[in-house]
Amino acid sequence: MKTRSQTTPKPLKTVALAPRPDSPKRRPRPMPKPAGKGDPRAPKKPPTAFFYFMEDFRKTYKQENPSVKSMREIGKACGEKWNTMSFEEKVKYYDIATEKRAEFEKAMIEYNKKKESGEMSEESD
DNA sequence: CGTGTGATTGTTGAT
DNA sequence: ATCAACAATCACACG
Repeated sequence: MKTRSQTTPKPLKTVALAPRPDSPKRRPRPMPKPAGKGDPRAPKKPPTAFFYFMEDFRKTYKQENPSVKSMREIGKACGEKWNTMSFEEKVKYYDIATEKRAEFEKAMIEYNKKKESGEMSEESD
């Protein structure tokens, strides 16, 4: 349970885990959701092909590098290898992601319907 | 005890 | 067409 109301602002970032020379934050996250504003029924994005590849890669990576703590390294390793992967090899992950997208798309349709159905809070006041 | 942060790319909704 | 934010993962640090 996330006590989002009680969550500490967390101004400090203990990034002493990995000695990164300088990695510019590509994704400046503004902040966690301020308050209920947003799409409560908005279907979450399905994992991309990259993530599916990561699932498999993670296991392999741990086998090859059992001493590796985890994470960010894998992420980088994944991305690097991902770029070296042949399209045909990636296709198999794309295929999975594609199916998920299909479901996601359907969910999005219903989501839109629900929005129209009862939640039209967009009134000019 | 709990949760945010870190990086990877892809995907998709919104403008 | 372009932007921006979010999708999982997992150890660790901080209050």
